[in-house]
This record gives sequence, C-alpha cells and structure tokens, in this order.
Amino acid sequence: MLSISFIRENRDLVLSGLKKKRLKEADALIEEVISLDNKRKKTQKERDDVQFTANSEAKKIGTLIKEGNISQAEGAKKKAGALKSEVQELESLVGDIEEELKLLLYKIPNIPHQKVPEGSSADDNIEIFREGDISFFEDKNLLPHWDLLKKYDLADFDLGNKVTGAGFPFYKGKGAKLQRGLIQFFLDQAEQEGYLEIQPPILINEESGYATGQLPDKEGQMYHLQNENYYLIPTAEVPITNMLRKETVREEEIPLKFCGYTPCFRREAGSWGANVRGLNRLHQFDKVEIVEIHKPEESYEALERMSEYIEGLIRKLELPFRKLLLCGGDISFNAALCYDMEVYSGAQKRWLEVSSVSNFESYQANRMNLKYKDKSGKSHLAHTLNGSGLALPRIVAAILENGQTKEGISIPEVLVDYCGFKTIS
RNA sequence: AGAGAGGUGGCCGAGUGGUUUAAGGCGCACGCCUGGAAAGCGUGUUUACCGAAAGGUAUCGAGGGUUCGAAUCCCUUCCUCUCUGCCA
Repeated sequence: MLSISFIRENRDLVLSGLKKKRLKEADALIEEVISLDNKRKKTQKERDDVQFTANSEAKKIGTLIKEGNISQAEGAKKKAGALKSEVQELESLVGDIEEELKLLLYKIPNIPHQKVPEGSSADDNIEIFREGDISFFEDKNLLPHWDLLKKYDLADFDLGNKVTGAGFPFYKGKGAKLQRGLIQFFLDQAEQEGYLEIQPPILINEESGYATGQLPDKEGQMYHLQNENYYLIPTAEVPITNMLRKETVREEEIPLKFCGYTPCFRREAGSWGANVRGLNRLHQFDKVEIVEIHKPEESYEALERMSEYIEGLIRKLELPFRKLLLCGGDISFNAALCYDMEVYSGAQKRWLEVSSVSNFESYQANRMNLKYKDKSGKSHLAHTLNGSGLALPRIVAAILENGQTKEGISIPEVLVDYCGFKTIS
C-alpha cells in the first residue's frame, strides 16, 4: 500500500495517479485519509501525554513505598488510578482510528508510473511491438486446441469434471510430457539467467495474502480451506515474495532473484463463457514465476531486463507474440507499470496472454515491511517485481494450434529433448 | 494427536511485581592509543509513531486481562524443541 506520509507529501501526484487508474472518488478518498490521519496524530499525542503523566506517577509510588511513606503512596495511587481510565479511552480511540485508516489505505491502489498511458480498458493498451508472421495462419483451416487435445488424447476435461470439477483437466500421455517438458525448460532457462530456484508451499496463511495484495480485496479469487485458515496460492509470487516479509536485507544482498514452479489455483468466479474454452482459462494451471527484489533506483532497469528475458523464452518457442504496455484502467491494483506478453493462437485467431511482468515499486514492500539497509545503516523500502516465465496452458494451446501439420503436431525444436518426441501424432 | 519444556535486542544470555532507564558477553560502527595492526580503553548500536528540537509513547512471539506500576502474575493464541503415537 501507499504510505500515509507519501500520500501527505505527494498529494497531487497521488491524485492524478489514482485518476489515471480510473479509481472512483479519488478526491474524497484522499481527503478522508488525510483528515483521519490528522485525527490520529492529535489523539495519539493526547494519549502519549496522559500516559507520560501516569508513568511518572507510578514511578513516584514505587519510591514512596520504598521509603515507607505508605499514606502518601495510597494518595498517589488514587490519583494515578484516575489517569488510567483516561489512557484506556484514548488508547482504544487511537486503535479504532488506526484500524479505519488501514482499511482506507488498503482500498488505495498503487499509482501508475509516468509511462503508463491513459485509458479505461484493454482496448487502450499500447502495443509496443509484435514479432512473427500471423498472416501465415490466415486461410488455413486449423483445429482449435480443444479439438486437438481430444484428437490426440492429450488432455481430458470430462475426466476432470468427474473427479474434481470444471476447469481441472487431466493431462495424459504426450500431453502430460509436454507439461513436464515445458516446466523443466522454463526452470533451466531461469537458472541460466541467474534465478535461484524455489519450491514453495502452495498453501499460504492470511498474513501472506495481505502482504502481496490478494487480501482483503480479492478474497473471492482464491480457494480457502475449510478446516484451516489457509488459501491455495493463485501464483507462486505470493509465497516467494513473502519469504522476505518483515525482513531487512543488506544492500549488498540486493538484487535477489528467485524462480519457482507451482500449480496455481484461481476461482475465476463468474468469468466462464464463450472465450474461455479449453485451456484458455482454468481453475488449476501450472506456471513458472520469476520474482526480483531491487533497490528503487534500479528497479525499472530490472523490469526491462525481465521483460527481455521473457520475450526470449517465447521466441525460443517459435511463437508469434506481441508486447503490450498496459494502460491506467487495465493495469492491476498493485502494479506501477506492467507489460503483458500475448502469443498468437493460430486457430482461434486471438492473442492469448501468457505473461505479465510488473514493477510494484514499494507498494508490496510497504505492506509486508520488506526493507534493505544501505551502507550508512539507514533502512529503505525495497522494490518488488515479478513476471510469469511462463504460464503453461495458453502456451500449450498455441503450440498445438500453430504446430498442426498433416502428419501431426510438430513441437518447437527447443522442447524436443525435454519431451522426448518431435511430433504428436 | 497426547505429555513435557521453552520463545528476551543483530547473536548468545541474565532477569519471579517498583532506579530494568532490560545486566553481562559476542558481533558491528566510530573514536583514543599505534609507524601500521592486534590488544586495551571510551562511545554508540531494535523498530514504529508524535515532535523543528529537547524529548515523549509503544515494543521482551502475538492478542487480551489483573495492578498505581508487568519481561515477570492470569487467560487466549501462534511457533520451536524433547518424548510418545501416527504416517510417505
């Protein structure tokens, strides 16, 4: 979240940022936050002063008793006792105000970077470039991946339906091998790029959910266990970034670079319809995630490097793709700047999002109290970044659809050793 | 899951209601000393909030309570260790 001091010191910047993000009633919200914070300061000052008096009285009593001055001590006790209820009242008032303030701050999204374009929806995103020839697919009569999955018996949605529910497919045979090959390929690539591989838990507690911003707002997007207060992770970003929660790292340790493969679980409540057939949108899917922790002055350069790394992955998979710069209305709540990578799906004739690379600046770091100590010993909030490198299902969809030949599906060269086959037939 | 023992600063560790303003040690930083270093000596060393500053408030796993006063007593809860049980 944005810190209250940042909001106070950069009011106009914050307001114009929130408007770019299309937050409704930004003025009223910021107004409320600042006046509530003024109230907090005033009340806390009062409380501290009364507490100070009470503390000094209590100390005097100790001395009086030691000196054997019992009657004076009794009198002082009465006096101090009266202060006590006053402290308690102010204390609970401060607590209420702080709670209210925190809830308001949770409602305020991160403010977008200068580079983020104006816009209200995905239509206003800016295409930075596209690569690969999509006209190649134009007049070919290609089967969509859901037909191919059935034809070659690579995945079974009915079986998933039977055993779990919609959106939980079974992968079979070469379909399963393709999944495993992709995961291994992505992890190997990430390791070569200097990311430390992490295998995190796929359940997280409530505090972790708050830290990376899934809670309290997006509670409905996560699966929540019934008999423990744990959530299934929607992305490896959550457990991996939370490794650093409440940590202060030394400046020399930064940057930190992690990668990890996990299954991801998303309820996707209410989003099922025509455009979500097959692998386009699932409740459970596999993803390799990359996470970086940086000093503020280096985070944007790092974001570019992460983006280039992910572009390279897609290029190696020989898929046509485009890179988008998300506009203010489409960028996520937590992010300051975000690139989306979309691959072209030759049969659906659509672009499919396979990666989001974002800089959260200090928004998550402030929520989770992640700091670094500079050489002079001063602490600062770090910047957190992450990106998908990559999410599997839509990559699989594009590989299948785009690789169709009369002899079967030919898979990208780079995956042959990982999968153990060249074609699916 | 049951029984027991614990959780104190960057680390170790003392502390069973009132100069605890958390002893002592280690580490770290700075200074003195030195030709330079070590040793020695001195000073400093959690975090957050309020304040221009002086200073104040909170913080001994977390949350409540008792008391004029809590690291210390009580309740709840989380975590760690040992033993037992169960288990891939």
